[in-house]
Amino acid sequence: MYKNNIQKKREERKCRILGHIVHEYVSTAMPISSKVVARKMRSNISSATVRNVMAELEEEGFIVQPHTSAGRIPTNSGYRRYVEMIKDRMRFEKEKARCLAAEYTLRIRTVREVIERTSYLISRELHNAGVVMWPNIEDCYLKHLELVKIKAETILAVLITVTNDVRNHIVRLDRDLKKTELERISSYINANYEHSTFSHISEDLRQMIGSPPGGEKGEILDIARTALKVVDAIVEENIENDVFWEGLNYFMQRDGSRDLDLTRKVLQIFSNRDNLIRLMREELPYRGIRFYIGEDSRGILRECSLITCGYTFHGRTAGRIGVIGPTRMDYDNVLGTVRCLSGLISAKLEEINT
Amino acid sequence: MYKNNIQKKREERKCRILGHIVHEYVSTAMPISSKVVARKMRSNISSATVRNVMAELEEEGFIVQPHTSAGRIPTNSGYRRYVEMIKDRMRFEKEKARCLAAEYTLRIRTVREVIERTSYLISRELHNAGVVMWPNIEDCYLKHLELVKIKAETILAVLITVTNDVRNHIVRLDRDLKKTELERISSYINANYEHSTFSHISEDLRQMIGSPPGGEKGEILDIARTALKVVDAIVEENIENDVFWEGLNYFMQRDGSRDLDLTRKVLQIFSNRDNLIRLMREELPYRGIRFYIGEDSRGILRECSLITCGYTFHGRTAGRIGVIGPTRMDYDNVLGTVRCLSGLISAKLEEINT
DNA sequence: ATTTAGCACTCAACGGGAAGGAGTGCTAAA
DNA sequence: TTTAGCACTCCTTCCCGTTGAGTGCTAAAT
Repeated sequence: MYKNNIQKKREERKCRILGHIVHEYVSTAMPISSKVVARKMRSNISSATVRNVMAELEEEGFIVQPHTSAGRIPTNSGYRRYVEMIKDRMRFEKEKARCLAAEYTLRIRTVREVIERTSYLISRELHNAGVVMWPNIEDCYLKHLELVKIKAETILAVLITVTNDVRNHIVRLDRDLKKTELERISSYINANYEHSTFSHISEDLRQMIGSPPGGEKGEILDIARTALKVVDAIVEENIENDVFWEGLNYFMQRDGSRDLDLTRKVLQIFSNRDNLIRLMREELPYRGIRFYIGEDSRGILRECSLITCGYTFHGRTAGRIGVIGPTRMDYDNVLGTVRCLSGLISAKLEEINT
Repeated sequence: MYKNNIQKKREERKCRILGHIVHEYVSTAMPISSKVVARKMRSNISSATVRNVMAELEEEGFIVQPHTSAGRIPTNSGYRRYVEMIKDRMRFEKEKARCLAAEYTLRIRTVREVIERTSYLISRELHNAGVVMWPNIEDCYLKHLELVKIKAETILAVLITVTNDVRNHIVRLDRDLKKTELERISSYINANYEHSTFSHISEDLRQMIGSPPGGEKGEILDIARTALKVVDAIVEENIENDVFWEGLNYFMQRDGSRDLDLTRKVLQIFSNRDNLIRLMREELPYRGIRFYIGEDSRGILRECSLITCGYTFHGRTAGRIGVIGPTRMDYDNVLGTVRCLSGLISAKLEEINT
């Protein structure tokens, strides 16, 4: 028991040392020496001791030295370990949070504006590229739906939400609908479901078809059945490629960014955005913070990091916001900011939808 | 007269020398020596003579040497002079043109797809950032118009074109319209002007109001009058911010791009796109090639070049395509490619609109 | 009046030491 | 288990001489 306690203390110190290395390296971009770490530790500890611990950390793969007789820099798994450490016991300055909140007060009415603003704030605050997913289509409050026939079995659904956002989807159906049928469906939905969410519409239609109220005519049931198909198809095909991003210039402006190779890599990520979107969509169910540092299962993010956080709408996770940048980034600030903005975007979405 | 002729020949030779310097510098990125130029000139000419001419060119501000005892590199005005020279006597390889044309054959149905493809091709072919403006709204063939009230005096116009593109504009009017009025206007337009362009609708409405046919009721005239206001407002507010671009990664991948500062500058341009859009819009009336090299009236493009070329729809200049990159770019290829693509995009737009 | 060969001059680029110094690993003592 | 001391490594910096490409100028050639 006593021995266990000592072990624990040692482990704790090791983490603190790793933390200092990460922290220091993030701000200086130079290998960190044992002396510097020793000075940073509040407990009086000699550099020699730190060196011993560092040797362990190196063996465990959390840090490396670029060459003999140089200080240490964190490896990717070192970063990961660090983020795992700080993820939960994280505090974000009240003052900063207030400032961010103030950015959402003025002149933001549409979802698009919320997204643009958030993306801008991410990049401005973190000097990296910001990414924001559109909210799930199911949660949109419908104001008006227009169905336009494109060709056999394919229609274009244009939906206007109560926040005056316009979203359009191409929808493939399993059978052909005439123009008049489309009109009937859209006016049925518009008449009965203004200010409803898609998930509610779908549910309601399904229920109605299942147990039709007494007086309902067969014709209406027929419309409802087709309408349900269309609505479901719209939700189904919501592989919304509209991920909004901004901040490549901020990414460049960061002081230390004289690394061309790195820049190239980030741009590469941006250019095949489809992969990135897929990655983020897969994480959609998780509400909290998720991160990839230096690598991911598919190798999209080699040498870069992606930190995302879900945001909610009506209590459900509706989308994600995130930041992309080099592995060497200020994770404390990133986590705090992303989490804070996630809360703000959620709140703002509720607000404009009332 | 004879003397004049000799003068002319000298001038011509000077231009050829400038041309070789530009050409060579573009491909090697190193200062060009008199010896290299002398070798490139088909007439047997000594490097000493070239040196003399170079001294003149330097005095005229077309070339500079980075330091004494280095070769010469073109200045911005040197580039401009060069482009001015080659702009008109330009030939583009037939084979290349055919390859580009082939890129437009498959699976391109909507205007959006045309734009995306063009932008992609610009960046792929020229290894620089491609920019494509949306066609003027006046020239769109309307398939369906939907008007949604946002707030007093403000409506959202969602228009679906025959190419199944969806475009939406927020339109401010000088008076408030009720929801029923909006419906009446949109159904009037939809009923009478399917497959018409906006400019035609506007013109037709104007004419009808001016000299109403005998049997027309006052109510219809009233609708027409309001409809005209709406249509004009839609066209008016067509400060279409949707400029499509692509190819930042291509921009990076270019072999010689180890210049971080330059990259930063191009990204900066991209990030305040509004200015760039304004610049391009002002040039809209010009059908042919326009170029800014190294600087422009507003200082948006410092150290970068923008070469644009108008494309047409129904004989009118409808938009512009362009390429952005460092001043040191292969202008021969740029001019040829941009002009070629301008023709192709014009043709494709006609094609998909029939 | 041009053009050209020849020559002296300039200056970036390259490379090889030498000096300096930061940082480590190891060892032996606390 | 921690720490002081020390030898060792090797990156960084600076200096300096060499090299060579390229120029400008001058005088001869066309």
